[in-house]
Amino acid sequence: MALPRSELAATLATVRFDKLATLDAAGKAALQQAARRSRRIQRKRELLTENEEIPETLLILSGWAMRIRLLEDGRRQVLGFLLPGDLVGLSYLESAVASTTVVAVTDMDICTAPHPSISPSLARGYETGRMFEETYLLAQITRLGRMNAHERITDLLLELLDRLELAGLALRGRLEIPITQELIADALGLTSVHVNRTLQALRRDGSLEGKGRDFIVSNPDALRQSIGRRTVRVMAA
Amino acid sequence: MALPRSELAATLATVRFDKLATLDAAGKAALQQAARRSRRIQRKRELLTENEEIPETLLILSGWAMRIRLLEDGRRQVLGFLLPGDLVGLSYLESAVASTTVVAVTDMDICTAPHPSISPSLARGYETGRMFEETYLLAQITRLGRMNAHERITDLLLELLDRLELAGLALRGRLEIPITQELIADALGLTSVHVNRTLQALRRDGSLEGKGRDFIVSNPDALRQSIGRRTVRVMAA
DNA sequence: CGGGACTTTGATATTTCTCAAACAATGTGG
DNA sequence: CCACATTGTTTGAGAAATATCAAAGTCCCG
Repeated sequence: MALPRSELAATLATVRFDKLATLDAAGKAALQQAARRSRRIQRKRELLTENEEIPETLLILSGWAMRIRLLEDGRRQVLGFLLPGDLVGLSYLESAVASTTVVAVTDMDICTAPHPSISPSLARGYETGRMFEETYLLAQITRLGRMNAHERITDLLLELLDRLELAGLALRGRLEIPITQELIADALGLTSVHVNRTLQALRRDGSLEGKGRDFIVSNPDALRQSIGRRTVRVMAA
Repeated sequence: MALPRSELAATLATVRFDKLATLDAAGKAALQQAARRSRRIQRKRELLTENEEIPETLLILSGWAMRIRLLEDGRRQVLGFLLPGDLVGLSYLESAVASTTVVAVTDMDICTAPHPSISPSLARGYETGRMFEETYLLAQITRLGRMNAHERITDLLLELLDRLELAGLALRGRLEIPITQELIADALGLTSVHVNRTLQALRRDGSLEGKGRDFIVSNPDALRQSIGRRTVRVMAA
């Protein structure tokens, strides 16, 4: 007897925030409450548009989104991915403007994020979430700046694995990644052709299993080791 | 008759924050006050160490710093540069841990940043500063991911020009950049050899003048145009 | 004046891109 | 349930961008 989808999604988001800041009862209640008013978003819809007002902070209950930036000639950079439990458009300034466009990669469920003033633990969770976001941006810079194609792909997969596990969405190295090789290319500053060949090589040498968009990292620790990726600590303290 | 150096530095930092959030009297006073207790930092010293506690938020009064990350095999990524008026180690969590190491690129003057609770305008200025920081990280990702060497260098120079102008430190396209070509390379994911050759090409075709670490961008707007760089708005509203 | 830190140059190697086409999977309307 | 269209993946061959290595040149400091 399955839970209704929105309940399930709410639980997942709560799980993640609880890890970020150990929620008190008020915080948990607020999240559950917010999730009850969830909306469905179609794939490819924009959640936020660069340079336009941010109407409200959103919480992702299910599905993936990405932050993107377009160059004038059409080149596209995927700045980062947003997963269930992530916040979209968090700002503490009234009348803030979106620094990037955010697009739904898959169909999604989202809701308005409860206001941080509701509970100090929630506020701490948001603040921790922000720090994670910064961490992901810094990791992305390092990938793009100083890693080769092989390392970039491996490192990104490991980050996604870590993040999905944190949200309770990946088990034992198995992750379903709902994005095309072209998107991976746009995230990693490569061509989709090169991503394709590199993925093949990774599968050939046993670093990866699975096919299509189904990835199995059978030995995450070994893989981390092989590219010298540090383990990311979940909690600050 | 020159101002004492610390007064001058304090004024510059104040100018920048005033642009970010129109400081009230209390905010200005707090900044001037803080700057009076400035410390001198030697080039190459660490202001912050990755994974270690952040003891306090610092305000840069003069000199440049950089955020760096090292890979296990010694490759180095410069994540971004920190200029006068920038904050180092701002966090709203008690007991936060530094997400990156920050190293002084030149000798610097720094002081403890006044606490945001002193003035709402100061708090807004910090928050705006944070958004700028995010903007710079996103720009860095785009440079590394989807621009070629020529564009990366041009775009970085233009960003630094904008930022120095915002702090009142660059005039009419002339900027003195106290960093080696090797650092530029580590920031832009290139080899210093390639940076050298690309800079030569930029000077040859007239995009840049000046020599050594002295850069003159005689026509910033044309250069911006040529690589399709958007003008960065200073204020949100 | 000597030494260290940067910059510049040349020759060659490697990675990644480009273009073009074939192939596979997936979804949609009839 | 088919047929077609669309979207994504795979392959091959050749080209371009950037890295590597090694040495020479320049500049600045003490």
